[in-house]
Amino acid sequence: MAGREAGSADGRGAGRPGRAGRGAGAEVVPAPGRASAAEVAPVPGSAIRSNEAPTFALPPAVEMLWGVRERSSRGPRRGLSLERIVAAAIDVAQAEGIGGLSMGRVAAELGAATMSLYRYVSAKDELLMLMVDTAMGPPPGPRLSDDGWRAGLSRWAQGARASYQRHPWSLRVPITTPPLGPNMVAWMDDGLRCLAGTPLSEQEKLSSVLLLSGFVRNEATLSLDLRTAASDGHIMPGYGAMLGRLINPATFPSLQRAIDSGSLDDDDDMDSEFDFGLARLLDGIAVLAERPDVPPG
Amino acid sequence: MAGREAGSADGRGAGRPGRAGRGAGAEVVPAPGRASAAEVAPVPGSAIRSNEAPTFALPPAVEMLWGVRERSSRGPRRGLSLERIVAAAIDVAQAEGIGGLSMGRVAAELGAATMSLYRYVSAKDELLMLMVDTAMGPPPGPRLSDDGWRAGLSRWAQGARASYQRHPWSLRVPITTPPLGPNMVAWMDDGLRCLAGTPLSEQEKLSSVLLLSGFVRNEATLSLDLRTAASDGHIMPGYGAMLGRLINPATFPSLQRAIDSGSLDDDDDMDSEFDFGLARLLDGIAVLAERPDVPPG
DNA sequence: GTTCTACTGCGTAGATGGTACGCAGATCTA
DNA sequence: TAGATCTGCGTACCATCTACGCAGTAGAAC
Repeated sequence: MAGREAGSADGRGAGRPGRAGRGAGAEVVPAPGRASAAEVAPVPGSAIRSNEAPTFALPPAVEMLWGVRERSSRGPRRGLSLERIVAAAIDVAQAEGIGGLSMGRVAAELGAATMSLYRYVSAKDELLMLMVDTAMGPPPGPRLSDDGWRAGLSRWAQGARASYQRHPWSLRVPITTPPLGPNMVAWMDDGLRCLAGTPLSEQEKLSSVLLLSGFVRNEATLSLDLRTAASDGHIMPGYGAMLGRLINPATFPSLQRAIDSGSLDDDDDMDSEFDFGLARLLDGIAVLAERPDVPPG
Repeated sequence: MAGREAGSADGRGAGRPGRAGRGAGAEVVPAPGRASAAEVAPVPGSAIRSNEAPTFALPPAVEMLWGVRERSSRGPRRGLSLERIVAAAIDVAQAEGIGGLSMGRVAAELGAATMSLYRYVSAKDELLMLMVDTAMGPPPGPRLSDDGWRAGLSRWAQGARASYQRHPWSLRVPITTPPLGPNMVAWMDDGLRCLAGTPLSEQEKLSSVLLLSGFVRNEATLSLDLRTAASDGHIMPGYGAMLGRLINPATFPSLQRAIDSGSLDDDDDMDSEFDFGLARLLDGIAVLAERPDVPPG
């Protein structure tokens, strides 16, 4: 097993309770398109946890991102900022992969002490979420000339893919919450916008965008894995040949055919793989979008 | 950030070299449908690494799985076996999630010492791969009455989904290599088999199965995430409502429409989500499968 | 049977890394 | 100016992976 750089937080924390909602707060440029702080109903702190009405507590740092939650100006001037921390963390991840990302490493990058970071971020996982949202960047948005849902979604997918390619490490961060960051939410909105003119129901639009987003992420991950494996000089080059030696042609006839056709050894065809999948998906959505029936919505 | 249980090995090993191909070997019931040991060309050890002809070195334990590599019967009788270790590890993962899976924990389960495991598995990652392959189990295989590629692939996808649902932790193991285990390979073959009667080229068949498999995995992961988040009493219940309070309707109009339609709050509709995505994909593949043109293959 | 030796389990120890806790000092409010 | 509040961060503590090497075991070779 060479190519490491896997998931992030191994489930520590099973140990002691921990008071959870500690350090957090930072001056953050409020996300564009947010509801201003005043318009937002106060979010109950995570300390309050009645077991009836489910209270949805955002991670404090995420509230910062959205511009909710001002902080008092008491105390010494802050030496760091959420943005600087996230930026430094992204630098580290970019250079050394998720595996090389440790709180200590990020702190060193900033010339600060490890524990300083915990004034801005309550746990490493939170930092990871912020990093991913930042790395994703804003969605492509509408074109001047609207050229239909298919072209729009295609551009959307290509854009998302490009984002992943620019920040491969973000694919190594497991998704554990629905999209919460401003950028993620903006991407969601943008995808839905592409389908706005179609007869799809809201539910169908949502499902379609979710489907597409999963596809893009998956494809990007696969592509990254291939590249990683290849650059390790490991298994991937000649994967087909290796399988061919392992398997028994009689028992895996279909796979054998694929191997014989050489389809498995065409390296670096992840572009066409992506195009193929995207086309299939859009074709599938088209069946709904171009149906003659009357839509429910 | 409550619900941990994230990735597995954080990228240690960046430290010292390590001699990599150490302890491994076990009596393993050879996988069905394998090429017998005799038929298989010897696989060069990972020590040999000429930089020309790319040598594809399998992890030793995987070679065990395939029935290649006999071990000498010298030395004391072994107290453990790969299978027992993998089974114990799966038990632990099943009960406590990937986050609860440590080599020490597995060893304790077996009444052995931590380091004993390293006689059977060269690293934790290797164990994870074996666990995933085992958990996946064999593919559904052909039905007596062949009812077409669409029904076949549908069954295939449903089966894969069921496997993931039986072993949710397997979704938390990041994929870092192409499918190597006997079960994984069998699933691949089975998917291709479903498409055998269609006019798709080998490349297209392969791409389709890959696409589908990515979809299933993604959908299962999403579903698991939702369930995890919900059972933590966390964000998911009322995600739509929360987003509604965060965003500005004017800036995210499409998303706002989706929220207003209530589509975001329909919990536990991952089944229909899966069905929707699967239908879209199969529709997309159908465009190829039922085209009148002459196939290239 | 005796010796050789590959192989076994596993104790020890090093390294890495997340993060609770609490102190000393800074800055704002009253 | 006193107190409240917040800041950076040093000091542990703990979990975890895994390299190393010892002592003992069981076939093989003679």
